[in-house]
Amino acid sequence: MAENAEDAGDFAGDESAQEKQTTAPPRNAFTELMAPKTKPPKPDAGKSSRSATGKGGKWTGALVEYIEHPERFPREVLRVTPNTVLIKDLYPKATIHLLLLPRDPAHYLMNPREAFDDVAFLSMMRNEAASAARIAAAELSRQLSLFSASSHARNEAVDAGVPAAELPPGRDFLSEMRIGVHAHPSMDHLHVHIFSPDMHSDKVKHYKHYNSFNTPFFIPLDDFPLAADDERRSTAFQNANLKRDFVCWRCGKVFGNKFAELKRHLEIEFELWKKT
Amino acid sequence: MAENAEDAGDFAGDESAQEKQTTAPPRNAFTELMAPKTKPPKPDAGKSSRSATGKGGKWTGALVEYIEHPERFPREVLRVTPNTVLIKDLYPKATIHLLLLPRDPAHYLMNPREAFDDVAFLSMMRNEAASAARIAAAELSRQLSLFSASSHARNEAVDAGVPAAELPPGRDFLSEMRIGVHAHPSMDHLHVHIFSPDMHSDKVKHYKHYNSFNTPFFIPLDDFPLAADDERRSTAFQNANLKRDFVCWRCGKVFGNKFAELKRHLEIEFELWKKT
DNA sequence: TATTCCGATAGTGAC
DNA sequence: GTCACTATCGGAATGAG
Repeated sequence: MAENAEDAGDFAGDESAQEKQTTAPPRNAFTELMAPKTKPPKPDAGKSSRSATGKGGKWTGALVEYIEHPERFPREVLRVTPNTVLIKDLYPKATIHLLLLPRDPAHYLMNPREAFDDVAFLSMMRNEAASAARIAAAELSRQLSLFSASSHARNEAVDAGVPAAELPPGRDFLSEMRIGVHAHPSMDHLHVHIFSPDMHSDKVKHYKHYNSFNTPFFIPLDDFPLAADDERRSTAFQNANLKRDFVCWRCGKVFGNKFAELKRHLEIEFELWKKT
Repeated sequence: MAENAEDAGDFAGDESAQEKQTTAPPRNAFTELMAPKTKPPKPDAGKSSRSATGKGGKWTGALVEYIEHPERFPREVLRVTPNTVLIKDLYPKATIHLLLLPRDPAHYLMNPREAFDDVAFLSMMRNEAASAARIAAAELSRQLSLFSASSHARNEAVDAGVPAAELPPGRDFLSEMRIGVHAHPSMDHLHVHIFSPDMHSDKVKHYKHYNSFNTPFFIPLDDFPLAADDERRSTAFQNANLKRDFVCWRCGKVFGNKFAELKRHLEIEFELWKKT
């Protein structure tokens, strides 16, 4: 994944703005849309993390810019706390796709497996990810609840003036949110994905985009710390996961290596999923 | 190769017209250009050669139409004799690319190796191919001699009114013509390729298009009959030939599997070759 | 397992 | 080794005053 943040969005007026610790003005949909388009950060623009991993191109270090200079990316950064920065993925692979970045240099270049052996760090990240998921769910609700059958009763009750305490529950978007990491990230800096499960995005262009989120290559944050013999530690296992036959996240249909067919199917599933 | 004939051309006024045995009117460049565009024959349009080889698609039998009904393809058929039909390849892989088809049903579905074990048949085909090559060379001369340095002296002498008997020799296009067959043709009916060596054609789109003419997969008619132990009889050898690294037909430069690079190089070589 | 561009490779359908 | 179309698969560059 690109793991950079850009693109216009409408995360506004929720807890993210309330908790932000930057000097940026209060955010709302209007200021979001009016804000100048920022470019993705140039990796190693400063002096930090040069050749952090030796993996080759400088692009692998691009996320550090959001960590060190969140104020430079007002359109992408949704929330800054003493421990983390929450951003929108520059190339979202689902309707909602956020990244949670720890700010501590002692952790942010570690592999997630090792980093999450530190239970205090893991606990902190789980708490921050839970907040991020609430932000994500609120935005997903804003985008989809009008299409949602399970929100329909609540919508009608709201329109009818039913008191809040008596409103029927709407669709539980929060429970659908997925939270976790890639087994072998290609971006240097530790990042937790928070995303809706739909994989409905024109940024899903390659088979790895799909399988990195829909096989055991994706490791839920709840699964850490991994047992010593967890097969997800195996590089061979994870390389094989990326090459697996595609399986629809929603209905389980298998598509072999027919990526184009999978994409067409995801369109259909998205429409059905929206309406649930 | 497609081995069908189509496309406008200017083979006219030479021996092909003189020897034609059809009822078509005399052909010249003007009537060629004015003639209605004919479509490639529909394979098995008649009742002949149905499932001739069992290889699958009917398209493999398309050449029989030219053999049985040459009069239906006035734009493609250059010459008809009692023994052969000469046509322009529908998808020429070089500046000049003709196909010579034997008319005898006792031979025309044979593999070239077996067919050319019949020395009388081989001798006939060599004679007919020699005539075809003269037609091809005449057309190539018509197209290229104005660009040719070795024809320049002759061109100037012609312009100066030098008698024909005293003209200096022009470029020997005939000696450059290539005559032979594919080791494993994909069209059912025996066909001899007569073509200029340049491989300069937008129909050269796939690596097999190039290597089928520029490796031992291409067997010169002069090499028949093949010795019993000739390696060109080996299927494994010929499959490997199609996958060989590309080698420039003119300068010998090797291009690995870089087909696009080869194509760009062929453009340059064509310009140099034209000027020789 | 960043994206993007280019290009090589593979499967199919053609009436 | 027919073509033409679609798609899959594979490597290389990627910034920039």
